[in-house]
Amino acid sequence: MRVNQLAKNLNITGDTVRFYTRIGLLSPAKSSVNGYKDYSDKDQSRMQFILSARNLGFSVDEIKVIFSRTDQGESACGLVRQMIQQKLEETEKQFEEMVKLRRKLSNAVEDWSHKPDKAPTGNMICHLIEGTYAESSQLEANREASMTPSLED
Amino acid sequence: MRVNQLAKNLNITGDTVRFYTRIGLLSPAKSSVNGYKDYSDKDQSRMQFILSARNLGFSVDEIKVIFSRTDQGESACGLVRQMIQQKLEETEKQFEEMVKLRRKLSNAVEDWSHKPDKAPTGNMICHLIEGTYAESSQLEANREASMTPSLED
DNA sequence: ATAAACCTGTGTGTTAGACACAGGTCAAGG
DNA sequence: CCTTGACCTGTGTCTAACACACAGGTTTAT
Repeated sequence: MRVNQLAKNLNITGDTVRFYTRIGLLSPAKSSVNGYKDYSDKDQSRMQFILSARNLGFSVDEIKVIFSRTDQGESACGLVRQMIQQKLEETEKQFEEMVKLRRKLSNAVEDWSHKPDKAPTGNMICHLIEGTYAESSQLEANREASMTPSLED
Repeated sequence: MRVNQLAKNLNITGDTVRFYTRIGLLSPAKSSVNGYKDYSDKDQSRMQFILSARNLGFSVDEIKVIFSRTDQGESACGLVRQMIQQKLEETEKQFEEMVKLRRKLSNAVEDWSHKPDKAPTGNMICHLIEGTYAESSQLEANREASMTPSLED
C-alpha cells in the first residue's frame, strides 16, 4: 500500500508516515514499477505501535531504542516498564512546573488589577512585567527590598 | 560591556544574549576598535525584561510585539494585560493535558503490573504498549471489543 | 615575541512533524 | 494518441529557544 493509504488507515497524515520513514523507523519496499514506497501490513503495525507509544509520551528516540531490541527478536517489555516509570516521574516534575506557572500567572493578573498603565521609559519597558520576578540574577541580588509583594513562584 | 559581561550580570549564558541579539531584540553598538558588540545599560534592561516575560511564559514572538509598541514610546500595558489573560487560558488547557497524561501513565503502570513480558511477533512489538489506546483510528474503529479495559484518557 | 587563556561571531543541531513544490502518474475525454 | 486535470510522490525547508562546536581574533603573562 502507498503512503497515503496507510495514513488514511491510521487516521494520520501522509507527512507523518513520511517522517517516520525518513528517520528509518519504517522501511517500506520500493515499487520497482514507479519507485513509490510500498508499505506492508507490518509497516502499518509498526506505525500503530509508534502512535501508541507517542500517545504515552515516548519520544522518537525512545521508540528507536525499543525497536533496536524488538528488531532482533528480543522482548522490550522489561525496558518499557523501566522507561514508563521514569516517564511518570518526569511528568510529575512537569506537572509541578505547570502548577507554578499557573499560580504565577493568576498572581500577576490579580496583582496588576491594582496597577495603572504606564508609558515606557529608558530602562522600563512595561512595569507590570518588570514587577514580576525573573530567575535569581545579579540584578535581583542587588535590588533593594521593594514594597511590592514578589510574584515569584 | 561585552556579551559575556552582560550574561554574567543577569546570570544567563552568553549564548542566550547572542540569541536575542541575533533575532534583533537587542541591538548593541559595534565597537569600532575590534568589532565586538558593545551592550549598554538599556540593552541590559531589555534583556532583563525579556527574562521576566519568558518567565511568565511569553514567547519570543509575543515579546517582539510588545517591543514594537514600546520602541515607539507607546505603552504596552493594555496589550500585556490582554496577552496574559489569554496565556492563562492556554495554560489551563495544557494543565488539563498534563493531568490526562499523568493518569494515562499511572493507569498503564498499574495495568501492566498484572501482565507478563512477551517476545515480539510479526505484528506485535510490545503488547504492553499496543494494549493502550492511541487516538481514534480506522484500526480502532475496526477492532473487536477487547476484554482488556482501555487505558484511553 | 610568544604562548596560554579567553573571547568573539557564525554555523549547525535539537522535536516531531507541517508545509511547499517540482515533477511523476492516472483516469476521463477528445 | 494525446491532453487536461486531479492526485500523488519524494525531498527540502521551516518551526522555538536556545546549546554547542569551532575557527580565528584578543588579551595577558612571561
